[in-house]
Amino acid sequence: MSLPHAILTALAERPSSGLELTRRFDRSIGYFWSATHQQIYRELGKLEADGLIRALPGEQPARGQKKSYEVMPAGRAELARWTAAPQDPKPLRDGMLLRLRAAAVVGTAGIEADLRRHLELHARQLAEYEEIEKRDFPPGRDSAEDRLRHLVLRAGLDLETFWTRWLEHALAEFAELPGDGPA
Amino acid sequence: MSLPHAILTALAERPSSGLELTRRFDRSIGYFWSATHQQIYRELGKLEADGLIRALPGEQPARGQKKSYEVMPAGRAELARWTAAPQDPKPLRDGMLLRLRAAAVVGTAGIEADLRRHLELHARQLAEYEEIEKRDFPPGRDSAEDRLRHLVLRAGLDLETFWTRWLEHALAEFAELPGDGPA
DNA sequence: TAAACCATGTAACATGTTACATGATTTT
DNA sequence: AAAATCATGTAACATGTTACATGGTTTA
Repeated sequence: MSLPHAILTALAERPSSGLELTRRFDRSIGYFWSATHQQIYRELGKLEADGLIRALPGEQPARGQKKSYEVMPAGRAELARWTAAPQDPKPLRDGMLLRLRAAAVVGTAGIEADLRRHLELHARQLAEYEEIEKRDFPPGRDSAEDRLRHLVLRAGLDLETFWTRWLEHALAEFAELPGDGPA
Repeated sequence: MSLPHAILTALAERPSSGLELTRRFDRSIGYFWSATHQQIYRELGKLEADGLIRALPGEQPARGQKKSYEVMPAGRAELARWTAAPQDPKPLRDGMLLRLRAAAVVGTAGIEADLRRHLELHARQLAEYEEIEKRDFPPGRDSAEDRLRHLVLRAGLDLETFWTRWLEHALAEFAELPGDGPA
């Protein structure tokens, strides 16, 4: 529902090839809308067929050659339309919460180690966001674009903060719990 | 990847028919793993074919008749295996964050009203969780199952708290921003 | 010149969404 | 007896995942 718009956004920020987009989806854009290179190539084909993007003129590369795309006016219009249209928030879907609920029925064996591992992963992600904030949003600079992008980063920071705290709380609970049998 | 295990968990808690499961996925279980009735019926068929669940014996209903399922030992074993197995957290994928990033390129027209609407929705969800906490987890009662389920509810509460705060912050930023053009 | 990597893709499958179909039961 | 609701499904499609294929470029 939103992958095409994520790609349109990325290309509107800067024309890119499929691989460059893949790299950007591994960092910045991908922090809140992930996608694999297969998804990206498939979607690029559709967007081009629909006339929303086009290959940069002056390049007609063969297979294995880099091919860059830019957004057409129709693509920009579609992106603006989508951005302004109301959309409901997606209901939460989280594997770890489901596993804890399952653990209440079949026992908690093994899950504590993974809680610890998740805590480590979220703490690392939080540290990465803090680095980005320090680097890209020093105090004082505040254009409208900067503010919007900082707002998005803020959400990432606060979410990772939430997860680290919640996981610490969960591990503290586990420390007080009895063994591994069905709870 | 997890829908079958969500269903196994629900059925392990209490044998149910497809429609009863659908109702439970609209409340409790669905708060962290949503599913439609079409997904549920399709998955029930697979789980039965795989021998992980079975229709309650003593009932052989026709089309349009209620059919209840229970978990078989193999299903319980699979659920325990899945619960204990390490799994990576899914990367975040959030439409509103993507829209804000897009708004930095194509303009913020229309998005503020939807931020307000989302704030309303999240505040309502938060209030619902607070009701559930008051009702189901009064202070003092703390069996192991209770603690695990409370932990899961706590995550829902804290997440909705995060969203309401972040949306309030976002709206405050918008109040200081200039008009609707590309930022 | 072989290995590693860059770059674009195909194919098969799993999962999720939307629209519709059908029979049974309850309510008006 | 018509309408609403309960209950279970089918079909078509959109999206996401995993494994593999292929040609070009750089590096050991």
